[in-house]
Amino acid sequence: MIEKESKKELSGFFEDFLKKEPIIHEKTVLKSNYNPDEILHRDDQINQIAQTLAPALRETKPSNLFIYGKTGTGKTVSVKHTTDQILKVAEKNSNKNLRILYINCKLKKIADTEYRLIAQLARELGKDIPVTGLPTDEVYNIFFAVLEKQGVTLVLVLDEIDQLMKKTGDEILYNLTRINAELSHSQVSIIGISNDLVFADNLDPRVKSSLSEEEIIFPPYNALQIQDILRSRAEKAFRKEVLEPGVIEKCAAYAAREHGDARRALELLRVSSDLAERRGQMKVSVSDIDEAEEKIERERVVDIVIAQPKQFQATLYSIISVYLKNRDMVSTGEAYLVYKNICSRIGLRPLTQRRFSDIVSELDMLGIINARVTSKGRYGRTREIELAINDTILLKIRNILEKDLEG
DNA sequence: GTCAATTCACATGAAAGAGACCACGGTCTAGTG
DNA sequence: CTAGACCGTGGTCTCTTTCATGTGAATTGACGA
Repeated sequence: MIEKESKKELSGFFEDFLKKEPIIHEKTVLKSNYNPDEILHRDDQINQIAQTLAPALRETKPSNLFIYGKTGTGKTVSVKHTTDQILKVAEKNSNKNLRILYINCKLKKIADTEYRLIAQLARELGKDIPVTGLPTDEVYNIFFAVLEKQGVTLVLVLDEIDQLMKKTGDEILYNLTRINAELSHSQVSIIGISNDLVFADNLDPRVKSSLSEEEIIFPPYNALQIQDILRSRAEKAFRKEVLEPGVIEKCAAYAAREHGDARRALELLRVSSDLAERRGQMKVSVSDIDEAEEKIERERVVDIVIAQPKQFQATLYSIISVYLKNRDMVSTGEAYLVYKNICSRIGLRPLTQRRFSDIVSELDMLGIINARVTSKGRYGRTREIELAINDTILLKIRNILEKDLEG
């Protein structure tokens, strides 16, 4: 009976699906890796990048460039856009000696350590380097040799460079900035892109001065600018009149609230139109956006949590347990006690408190919890841990963890 | 009441170990002509 | 004779432990008004 019902519904569903015209007709436009032809509200920055890079066309070394700006302010897009253009021009004038390497330092297993970064660079230049097994300076030598042999002007774009520095220190940058002294046929200049505005302050002053010969700051977009961006993308992505009035404004407002993150705005728009389409609506309404936001957040957290190693999950689980019990700030000590219990229950070797403490701050960085150190005077010093996720998601996470840990 | 010393409960740093990977070169083995 | 299997060595990377040191303010206790 029930089955019959659902079968009928299912075929009906497919029929309806076919009859309907899709809301979205060009989905990729809304994806974050889409490369638009024109970049709005970034003319100044693009011009600056272009001016800095232009000497490369005459085979003189461009100044090193440092770009700051929060996520979703168009840094990567602008740089890619500019470098694409300059490459085109170089090609047209048959200048074969300009090479641009774009590397995202955050990518695990590719460029998140000194060895891997240099190895990756050498690989991009066409030299095969083993994933591991060679001494780091050997890799440097190989890289130098290739570079010297090819005799090129190399522009190295290091995206999310702050991540790399945080993990490995600034030695790489020091070595890279010094490269030119050792090369006679090639030259290298570096474009560093960082989300972290104060990042350069912790850098070795020598590195800092040579790296930031030029600096560009990408300010956050304001709500109006985000609206413009959304509109231009929406025009390509949707059929006419699909978006109810106010939708774009609301997406923009949400994103502007989060330090003007255009990427986020686009994601909101994409997910809410997805939801609307799946539900068979003909239009995207304002209320879809709220739902989209909830969905994005939920998926983000769930994805992060299930990708964590066991120890992290156990840590998080213990924090959640304590939090749900007394609905208050959790201290490291409390959580650690519970954690040890959980470990013995599920047969996991408990880590030391030292490590536990590190895991807590790593969870903090992932944005699942908020932890800040406070001193309670006579009663010591600890992290006060709060969950950074709302209760519905929290319970869901707890269930997932419970299953994962028992299993 | 004031002020410096004390004290708590961890935070934070540094160094080093364990174990997983991996490349490389040398040696051994089995298959081939 | 040679290709491939099989070591041992030396390297990186990640996660972790051990040992040491740091730290911010409530509390304490001495001191002087």
